[in-house]
Amino acid sequence: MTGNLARTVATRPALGRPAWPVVAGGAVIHRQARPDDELRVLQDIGTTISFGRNETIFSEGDATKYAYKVVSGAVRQCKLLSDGRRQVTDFFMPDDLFGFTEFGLHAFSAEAITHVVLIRYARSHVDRLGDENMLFRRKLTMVLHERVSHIQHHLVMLGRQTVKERIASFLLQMAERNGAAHGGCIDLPMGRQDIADYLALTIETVCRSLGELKRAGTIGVPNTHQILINDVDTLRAVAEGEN
Amino acid sequence: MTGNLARTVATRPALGRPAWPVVAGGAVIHRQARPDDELRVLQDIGTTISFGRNETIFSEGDATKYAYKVVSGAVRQCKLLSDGRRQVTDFFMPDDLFGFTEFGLHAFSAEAITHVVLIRYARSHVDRLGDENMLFRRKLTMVLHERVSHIQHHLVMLGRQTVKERIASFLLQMAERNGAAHGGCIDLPMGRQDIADYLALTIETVCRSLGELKRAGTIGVPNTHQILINDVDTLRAVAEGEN
DNA sequence: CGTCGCGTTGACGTTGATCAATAGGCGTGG
DNA sequence: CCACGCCTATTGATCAACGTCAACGCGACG
Repeated sequence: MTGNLARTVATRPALGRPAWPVVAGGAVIHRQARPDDELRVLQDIGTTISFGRNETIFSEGDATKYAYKVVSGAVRQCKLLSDGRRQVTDFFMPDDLFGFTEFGLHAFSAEAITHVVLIRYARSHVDRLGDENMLFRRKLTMVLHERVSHIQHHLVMLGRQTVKERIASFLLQMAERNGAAHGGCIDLPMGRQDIADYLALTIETVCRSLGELKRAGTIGVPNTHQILINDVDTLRAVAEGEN
Repeated sequence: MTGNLARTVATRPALGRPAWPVVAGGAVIHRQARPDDELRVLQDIGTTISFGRNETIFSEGDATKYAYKVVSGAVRQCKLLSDGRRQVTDFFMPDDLFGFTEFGLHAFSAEAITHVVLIRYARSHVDRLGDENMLFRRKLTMVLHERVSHIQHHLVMLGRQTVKERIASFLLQMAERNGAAHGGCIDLPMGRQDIADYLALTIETVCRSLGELKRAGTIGVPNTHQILINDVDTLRAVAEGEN
């Protein structure tokens, strides 16, 4: 899972003296509410920025000038094939970091799923911090390792799990991110098509599988963007392939 | 499956003056032939070790005590599901680094595809180097970023490419690693089952697809472990989905 | 009230998996 | 050297999971 840090809430206007230059353009300086971890050194170098639903944050091929942190809302990272096929490679939720690519150009695009508030960091500043501050650097390395781990897990899902297993795994993953790991109600900011493209399925197959789980009583679907987990154990069993 | 029947192969006696402490226990110091990059600082802290075909280098759940570099031969990294389904997540070839996981336990296992010679580094030494040496640290970070990039590409393959596209992409990928990016003959150290598990297919489907490409004249198959690329352009077209 | 976007459900077709039989390479032992 | 057995690869026939196509529902919005 990507970046399990403390929940950052709303951002305030600039109060402090930035330790590093702020990016140009009348941008608002971001101060974090609870600078209680290795990332607190980032607090003075980011600017708050927001996007509306379905707006593009960056596209495949754009220069990797910035890195981002989600404050609120949700982001999808995806790859578009020439003929329109789409693979969503990740969802980013509050406190997740993304866009930390080392190469000159982004290989994927990032789009706002909902209205989303981000903090944007200039790569040059992040790199400088990484060289100067060991704790921060270790944190970044850890984030990278988490990404590798998460993507590899995703890879196994797509490669070797059945539809039902993927859906169940996905719901459990979302539950964990919602702090509902032991059951309860989870919010799904993304629509069915996004889920389908994340799990490499069609939207119809996603619907049918959710329908099955619902009919079995394992989950409830109060509305399109909420899932009620009635039976975590069964869901776990389904995710592990106990049909 | 924790049997690490590591046959340590004969290595040269120590010649150099290690800049950092050598791992304990009569381990043989490794000297690299061409210390021409940021990794040269590793040259004095590794021990050479080798494995026979299909031997396990480390298993899922093992402590991440070491990291490795391939000298010769090939390694597969894979995940085994409870019911025997297998996903190969990566192949490692000469000069590739692997096993650099940040967490306490390996999430995947690594097995020798052929007889393989590795250099093994104690994680504690690698970490120390990372803290002390900026160039080395940057190299490690770069390696991590490359891994992320590579796995994401793999993810898209599995999620949104057809069988033929996957096979063609795989061959092109191997060609590049063989330095045969513009055509020619490539060596495939792995068997059909490994390819199938890498591409999330069955062995039969891999055979049939290779057969098709062969019948179309795009490739030649002199023997199981060699592929002749007759027409790179067509292969690229197939990989991009031009049916 | 009509349209639009999204989700859901049903009927049908295709792709790739499964099951099964055959072929080929390689090492071992006669 | 050949014969045998083992393991892997190849090819064919059939099947089922999931995708495709199509129709309909439903809430939001003008």
